[in-house]
Amino acid sequence: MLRISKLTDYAVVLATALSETESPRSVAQLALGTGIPAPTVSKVLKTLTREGIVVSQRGKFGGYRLARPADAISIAELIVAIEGPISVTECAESADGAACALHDDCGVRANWKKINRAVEAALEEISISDMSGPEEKLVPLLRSFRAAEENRKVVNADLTDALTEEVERYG
Amino acid sequence: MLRISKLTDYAVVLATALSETESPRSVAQLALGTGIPAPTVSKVLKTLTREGIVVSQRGKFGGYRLARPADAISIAELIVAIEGPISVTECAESADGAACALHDDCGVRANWKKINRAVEAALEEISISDMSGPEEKLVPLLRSFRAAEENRKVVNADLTDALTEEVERYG
DNA sequence: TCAAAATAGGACCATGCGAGTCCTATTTGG
DNA sequence: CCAAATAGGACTCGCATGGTCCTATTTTGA
Ligand code: SF4
Ligand code: SF4
Repeated sequence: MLRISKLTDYAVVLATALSETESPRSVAQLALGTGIPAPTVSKVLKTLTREGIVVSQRGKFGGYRLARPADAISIAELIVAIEGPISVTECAESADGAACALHDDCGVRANWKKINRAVEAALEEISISDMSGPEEKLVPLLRSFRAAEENRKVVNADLTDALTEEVERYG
Repeated sequence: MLRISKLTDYAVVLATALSETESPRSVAQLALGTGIPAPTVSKVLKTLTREGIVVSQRGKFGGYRLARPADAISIAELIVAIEGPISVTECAESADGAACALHDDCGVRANWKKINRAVEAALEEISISDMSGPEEKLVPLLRSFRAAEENRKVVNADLTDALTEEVERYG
């Protein structure tokens, strides 16, 4: 789990589709191209229009196109547009303690906040243009991933020691 | 959004609480200490027991304690235990295309998979012991975060050069 | 001027899932 | 045998998500 909503997923698919051409495309065209049902396409794009991520053109030969270059639209932005602010935990969303009953006396809150910001930052690095092309475009993400992989080896080494020690202690 | 479930959040709080002592603590004690309602504490810990993350002791003076050192229990593990496999998109969960109707003809699927693995890897780096203490403990995460921050500047300055260089080096 | 093609804005429902409670059985120690 | 604890589920309640559909508005061109 830890999932984005389906509509958000659709938003990414649609934005990626829109990044392929400059000219506006209608809901019908996009529905045909992506396989997403037309009413749903409409719903998503209306929201993205309100959020200033795509621009709409009414009337004949109208449709939707990206408001900015595909490099300047991040995954994080799309998530925020559809689902609201990125917040892995409840307390990460609202600054005040209204969301969670444990807020005032929670020892892990500060660290969750850091995690939240890290996830947010990572998703801000990924643009629509990164999604459209081959996977090699995901450079920033891959770099972080690799760093994490290397670090895991260190942790695993420590883990092995810890386990043997644990086995000795508890049988 | 992009939120973990509340029960998962509780799992982290409880695991962190358990990491403070070696001796088993009862549901009542933990409920008192954390502020989480006792029935909910019980539910979460029963799940964590099934998943082998904590061990239980029945009868008088029984309770729960961590099955492993706090360094060897990751946030990712807790999420998986409560919510199931980490999957930012539907298609990331099940390998086959059963989950999503667009699966077979989806251009962004491969890239989402990479993102999913990166998030997964990052959360595997963070242990319960990282959560309990001061924020300085979140070293791996901060490392990724810093890398992403630095990379953003590079991307903004000259995306093309960074890409070609990166592809040559790792590709 | 009118009709067609498109989006804008909601209203609407249905269903699944998360959160939380509670009951009964089982284990364990005194 | 009793008391204290967990094990395992069943159960309900509420609400967010997904999805559809209807009507108004804008735009273009015949
Ligand atoms: S305050 Fe603590 S328990 Fe509440 S949402 Fe934040 S991290 Fe979770
Ligand atoms: S296949 Fe494409 S549309 Fe379906 S869940 Fe995966 S990324 Fe989203």
